[in-house]
Amino acid sequence: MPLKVYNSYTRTKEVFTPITPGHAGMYVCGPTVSGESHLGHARPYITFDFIYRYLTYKGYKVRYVRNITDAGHFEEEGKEAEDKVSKKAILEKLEPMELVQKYTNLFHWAMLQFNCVEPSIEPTATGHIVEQISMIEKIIAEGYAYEVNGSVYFDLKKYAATHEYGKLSGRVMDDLLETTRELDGQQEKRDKADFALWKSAAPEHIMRWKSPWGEGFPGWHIECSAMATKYLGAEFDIHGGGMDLQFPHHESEIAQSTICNHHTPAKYWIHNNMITINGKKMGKSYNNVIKLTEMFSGNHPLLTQAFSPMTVRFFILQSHYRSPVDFSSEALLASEKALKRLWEAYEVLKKLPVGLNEEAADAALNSKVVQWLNEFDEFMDDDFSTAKILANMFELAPVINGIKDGHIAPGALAATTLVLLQQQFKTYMEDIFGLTHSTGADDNTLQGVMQLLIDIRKEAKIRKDYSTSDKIRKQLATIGIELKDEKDGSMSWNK
RNA sequence: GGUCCUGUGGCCGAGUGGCUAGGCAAAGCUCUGCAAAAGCUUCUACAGCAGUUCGAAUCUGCUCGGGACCUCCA
Repeated sequence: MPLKVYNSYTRTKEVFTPITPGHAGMYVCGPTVSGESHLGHARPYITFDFIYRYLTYKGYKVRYVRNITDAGHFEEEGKEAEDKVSKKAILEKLEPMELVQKYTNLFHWAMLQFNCVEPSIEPTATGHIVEQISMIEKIIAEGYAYEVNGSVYFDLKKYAATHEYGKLSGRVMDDLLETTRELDGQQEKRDKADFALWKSAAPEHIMRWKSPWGEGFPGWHIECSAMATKYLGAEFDIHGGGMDLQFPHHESEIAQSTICNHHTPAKYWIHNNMITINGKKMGKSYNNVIKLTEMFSGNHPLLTQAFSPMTVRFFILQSHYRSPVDFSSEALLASEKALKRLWEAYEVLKKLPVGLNEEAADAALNSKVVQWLNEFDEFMDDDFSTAKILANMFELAPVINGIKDGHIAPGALAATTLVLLQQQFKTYMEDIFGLTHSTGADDNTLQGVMQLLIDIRKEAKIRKDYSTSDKIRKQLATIGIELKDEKDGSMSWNK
């Protein structure tokens, strides 16, 4: 079954055919490490994480490049050419690179919390100044960029005359000329819409590098083009990022790379939608961000409680990556409970004994189960429809619980079906969706202590000493361990 | 102002022509020392108006509402 992905560039779902058979190259715009990551940032990284995991599952050897933007960009017009990173550094009295390091570490910590697989290469913008400069030189040599007062600009009008500028973001060149607002250095550009490839640095600018045009720093768009080209080649398979980056960032990348490499950079453009809060995009400009640290601690006015990274991850998986998703404490709480239910069913499933029956006693149920399971790959192949797979998992949960409770006869499903059920849940829950759950079962000390408590509680129950048995259960609950009495008289627990 | 997207039951959210999405919440029942969990059952919606069609949440038009981008933004 071929994988189909929605290509923002052509606005259609296309069959994914990699440039090099068996391999897939994917570039995703990474964070600007001038501040702490917030909930909105979580979406692309979790989205491209399951995309990466799925490509791997499909058998592709994937090179996943995600950059760190550690050289800042311009502030508003009117102020001196200031760099976001260096400005903040002065405020916090830190070296720019100290700040960059701090937020990079924090970002990596958050990715670890979300169980995101590390990218194959995580290049930094400051580490690729040389590549960026040589790319700019090539663009100048091609005649599509010009130097003014130590800055270099891309000649958009010339490019648009012979290339499709605006195709990705659905923009018309003439409109851009009309609506582009006044930016710093506007008067030295040939055309208002031209964007900077290299900016001359004002004296107070801390982050600066030598270049053929004087000391300065690279423009915003060139870093991604340079690093993507270096590690993935002139043409690669997938370029990803948030929808809000389509214009001008990705559009400009296409222009630069096309001139420099004589080829449009990415074959498939994949963009995730935004996380909104009360219907508004979560973003710095709206002042409505919930930082990830606040999310995990519950320390924010909009949060009624702390939410674990896995709850957030599940929340994101529950909607399609191209749909906007609205955040609320209520919605997160629903996800938390849903995930718990699913995870418990999965734990039950893992322990379900597989019989030897070749024939399913309940053929109708058996074929339904098989169909639900086969649909996992189908749904994923259809532009990563994670929500539909979860819906199927919730259809399967009562079947799993039913077998355990004895509602459904042990032989209702064929042994092969049960094995498939176990395999698919493991593959999807853990390998593709990247969900994890610490049950404490891997902790031998805890295991021993729990066994002791369970034994004592069992004895108390036999004596009908319910105050003791209730006390054990209640006390454990206060430290986050849930003890359950099973129908057969045994007890189970989880953290 | 321009370009584009969107409006689904109490809440969140799948779904592009015909078949119960799913989750959470709520109600009832079963199980149970109690509890939790689980199981069964109930709740069956597609902003409004008009049109196309044998048939529309799904296509078209209009109206109303929400949003994104056009500027740093995931």
